[in-house]
Amino acid sequence: MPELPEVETVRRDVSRLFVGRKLQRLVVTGRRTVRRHAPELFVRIERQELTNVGRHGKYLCLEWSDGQVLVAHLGMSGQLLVATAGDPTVAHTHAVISFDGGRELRFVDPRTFGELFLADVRAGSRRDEALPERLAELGHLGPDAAGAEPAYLEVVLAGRRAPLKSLLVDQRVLAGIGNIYADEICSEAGLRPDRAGGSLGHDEVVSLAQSARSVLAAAIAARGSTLGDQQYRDLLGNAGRYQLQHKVYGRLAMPCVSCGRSIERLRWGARSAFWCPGCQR
DNA sequence: ACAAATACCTGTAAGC
DNA sequence: TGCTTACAGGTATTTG
Repeated sequence: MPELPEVETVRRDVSRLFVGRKLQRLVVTGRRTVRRHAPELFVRIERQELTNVGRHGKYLCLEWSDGQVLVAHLGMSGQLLVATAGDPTVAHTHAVISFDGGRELRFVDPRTFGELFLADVRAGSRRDEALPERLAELGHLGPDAAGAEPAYLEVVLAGRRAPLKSLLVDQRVLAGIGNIYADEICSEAGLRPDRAGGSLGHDEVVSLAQSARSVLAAAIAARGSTLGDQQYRDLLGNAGRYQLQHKVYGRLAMPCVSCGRSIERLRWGARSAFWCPGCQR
């Protein structure tokens, strides 16, 4: 499942391989992948040059020479893959972005939770402004989780009764954290995932912010997590390596690498979390 | 304002 | 073996 570190890995590769290239054509074959507007709208970015690739949370933002922004969200099973024109098309390919020079970016997504859309760039906005301020569709997102600040978290967690993990995966609180990294961040911070958000003391909030930053930075350095289902692959089809450093996620009944106790799974409502009863309180 | 539940979707795995 | 069911979960929307 692509979360912030996986999307950041994709961002860096798209930037490296395609910035400076002109988009020739964007062909949509999956209706659900483009559901916010008519697929024909993409003619607006034909012949535009890719000038920058941004990211906020799990949203990837391809910025073009005339100021338009193409937004991609990979959902649960979405992949962006590099191909050469004429390569065989894999199943569940819903869109193909062709660039000059013959290379393509293909949007492949079996579960179709991902999407692609041309953003509504706010009138008068400048390119040096943050993406949520520039793009109406991203305005609801909280700060990017890779730069989590203790002072901000202290304010947004105050008085909240919801479990800490539920708040961490809430994109309005922090943008970019999903199921895997929420568990790993709680583990790193030594906090039970079912603690009420508002029950954290000052030092615990500081630890949480620091853990968010360090876990996400380490995961980016390892090019993300590729689980057994192989759903996340980078642009060239390579797996990430951060799953080798997971301390709790997916490790049910396995010994904690710190204290040796068995990793457990907590459930509330439709959510669950892996955690270590010896290290987290 | 907040919290919880639900719909969306399909490949995989478990159970009978 | 073949069928049914449960599960995975990010986001938008609805309900309480």
